Amino acid sequence: MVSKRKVSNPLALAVMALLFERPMYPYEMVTLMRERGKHETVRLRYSSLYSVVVAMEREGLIVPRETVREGRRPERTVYGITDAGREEFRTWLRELLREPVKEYTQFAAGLSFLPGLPPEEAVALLEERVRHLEEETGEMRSSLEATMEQWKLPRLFVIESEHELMLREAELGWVRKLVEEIEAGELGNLTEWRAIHSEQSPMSTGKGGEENDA
Amino acid sequence: MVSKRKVSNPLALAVMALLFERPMYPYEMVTLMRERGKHETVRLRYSSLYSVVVAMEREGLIVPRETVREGRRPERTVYGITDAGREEFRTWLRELLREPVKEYTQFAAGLSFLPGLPPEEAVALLEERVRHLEEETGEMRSSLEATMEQWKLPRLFVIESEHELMLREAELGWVRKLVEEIEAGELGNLTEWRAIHSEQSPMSTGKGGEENDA
DNA sequence: GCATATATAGTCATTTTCGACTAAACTATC
DNA sequence: GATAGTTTAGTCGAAAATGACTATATATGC
Repeated sequence: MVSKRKVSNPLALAVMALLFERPMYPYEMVTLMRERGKHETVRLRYSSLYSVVVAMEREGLIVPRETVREGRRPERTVYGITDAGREEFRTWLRELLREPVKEYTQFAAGLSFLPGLPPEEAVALLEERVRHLEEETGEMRSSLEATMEQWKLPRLFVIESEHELMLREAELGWVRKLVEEIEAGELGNLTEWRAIHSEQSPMSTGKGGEENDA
Repeated sequence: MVSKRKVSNPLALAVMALLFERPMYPYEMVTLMRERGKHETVRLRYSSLYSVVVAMEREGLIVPRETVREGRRPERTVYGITDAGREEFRTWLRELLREPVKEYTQFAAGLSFLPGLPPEEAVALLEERVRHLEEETGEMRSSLEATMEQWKLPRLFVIESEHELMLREAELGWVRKLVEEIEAGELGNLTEWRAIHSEQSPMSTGKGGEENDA
């Protein structure tokens, strides 16, 4: 039962979480999210934030408290959360934790068309990926440790980073194994795979009875 | 070097892969993608497909070959791939396989605000998630085996499903462990965590010197 | 032989998202 | 004290994505 949210951009969840603490204006939210590293898990663009805020006001999740102007700078609208907003925050959060949702990743899209490149090239590219992933996971691990050390944060407040790291490491192991399996011909006969690329169609499914018309 | 693609929706990659085989009209692409299970890895909506196709024609990746009309049904425009399209397909695919890209998932967003619920509730929700994931991975595994058996496909053509399954299983193991760690108080002191919810602000970072201003 | 459901083949208006831009204030430097 | 760079605080228009809708053809049950 994934109910349709009135404002579905996860940024809205972050906005509510922040306003739960105290009222603030949008730019301040950006600063806080960055400080706390939440922009690593919730896609944050200025332009999206401002439209999300407008939508949230329209839906009664937040409400403008005051508009202050300092000097000749643009006005800053300070927003507060409403009871509806607090309720929406909890409901949404529960749903996110309880129900796995299907996500579409770039890498999976790439894998879907793996036969579109000859096996030798696929292997070379995947080996490059392994190198990237090794570097990336190394950096993630040390930056995670550094952050926790610096701010004396309990794991509770950075658990999403551990999650991300785990996913990357799982991918790393899997890709390493994939490379070996390709080389061993365990994904499919390498000669057949290569043959796809000496013909016209690089994607026919092996069973392909498809002809080329005109 | 993730170059900006003129048409960035991964559906465009699928379109090129299909047109590599033979010219066809959009609705036919949908049918084929479904048959081959590619709609599980590339988000497929009719409306998106048609706008992607228009954009691809504009960018010279594909070209209309003919418009046929059968009976009083709407016209069907048959598209073919161009040389630029073939080149773009290979370049894009290489990039997808070579370079890991940052992805934002719903679950990670949820985890980011885990302190927003009391520990007992978090545990209950995550346990529900575990049950869902067990069911899901079970189904994925058997449907994968069924598909391969039915069509006699080599793994090469369904490797993206193995990838998805691996990610789900990694998540499953991680969430199981997370539940235990929460209960053991290893994410942070449970009394402090509970205390967040008897006060006003459910997200203060433990260090919180933030005051409530009227 | 008629009603109902499903498959075929899309269109369109609205919403969402983003990249590029603006513009004042403050900071450092020579 | 001129100027160059950064931070603060957003706006705006264009592109992308989607949900809802249309309309014919064919199959199915009774």
